[in-house]
Amino acid sequence: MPAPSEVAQRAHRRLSDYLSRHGLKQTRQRDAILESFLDTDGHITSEELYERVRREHPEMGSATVYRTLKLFCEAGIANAHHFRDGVTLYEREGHHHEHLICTDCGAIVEFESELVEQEQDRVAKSRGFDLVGHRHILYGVCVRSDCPRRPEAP
Amino acid sequence: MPAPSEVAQRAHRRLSDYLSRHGLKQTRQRDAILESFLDTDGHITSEELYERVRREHPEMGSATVYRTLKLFCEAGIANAHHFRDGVTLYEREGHHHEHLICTDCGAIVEFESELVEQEQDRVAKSRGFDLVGHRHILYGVCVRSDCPRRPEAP
DNA sequence: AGAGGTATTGATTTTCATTCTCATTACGGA
DNA sequence: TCCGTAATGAGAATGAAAATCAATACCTCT
Ligand SMILES: [Mn+2]
Ligand SMILES: [Mn+2]
Ligand SMILES: [Zn+2]
Ligand SMILES: [Zn+2]
Repeated sequence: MPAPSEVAQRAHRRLSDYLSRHGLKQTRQRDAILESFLDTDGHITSEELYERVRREHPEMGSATVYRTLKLFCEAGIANAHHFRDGVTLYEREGHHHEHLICTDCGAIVEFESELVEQEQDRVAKSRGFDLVGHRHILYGVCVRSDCPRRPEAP
Repeated sequence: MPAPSEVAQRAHRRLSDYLSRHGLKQTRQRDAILESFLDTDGHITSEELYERVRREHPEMGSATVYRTLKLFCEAGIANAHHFRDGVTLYEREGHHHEHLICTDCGAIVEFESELVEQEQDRVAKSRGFDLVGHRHILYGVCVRSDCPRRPEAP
């Protein structure tokens, strides 16, 4: 049995806090979903997570997973992304980063740029905006040997 | 009658070129849709454009507008964006720019940053990617007097 | 101009992720 | 343990976009 990482414990705490602070209830489903979610690396769809949770909890409903993932975002445990249109990908909230995606094989690489962050602030301010967030996605073709490598604009 | 701007003429030429170069046909619908599209400023959905085209061409089908807008993107006449999830917004292909969006009133401001462009190249290269495109969206709250002004993370 | 081989169109259906409904159940404070 | 909500799960509803398909419009070649 894997030792419960501190980061996982923190997530559990955040959820509890958020729930009590909002008069919401702690349920077996929310626990189960959080468990599976924390056990996941990278980016995952609600449907994919639903399949995973389902293995341990066959009576789980997909609507509950959709609802809960949204809740996780509000609680600061998860983050939602829309890399391809039509699907929402979730990932664990952690250090801030942007994404670099291969348009051929779908590989996702994460990156950070303090320089860009500062520039964003400057731009927003110059336009009279209070910056509250941003999304920065780079599309390219990676060097993986198994990447189809057929450049195509996003 | 407004004089056909050079930029509009260029769009028509691009479409013709693309069509003939791909063995596709010039149709009254494509002309009509292009006409309305060029007559539009800013960002518009397929459905919205459909409504506009429809005023002059009541027999136009919405599926045709969807198909044609996609065609315009391939022909380099239009660009697609996904600011809010679930809808595709199109705008005329022109000078390259990014977007700054008010999370309250939906106002869209365009900006450019040579500094960010360069940084993107650097980042992609360092990760072994051939950069083929990017999307950079800033979310904030604008200073418009009629802006609800209720900050909320995207 | 006319014919024939495609590409295109419009109406309609389908898809598919996500949300909504609602009857039933589970929490959790008193 | 009781009670008032919040939560759940099954299924229906949404809505943008894509897919179907029979009817039509283009275009090229004679
Ligand atoms: Mn990530
Ligand atoms: Mn724009
Ligand atoms: Zn790749
Ligand atoms: Zn605003």
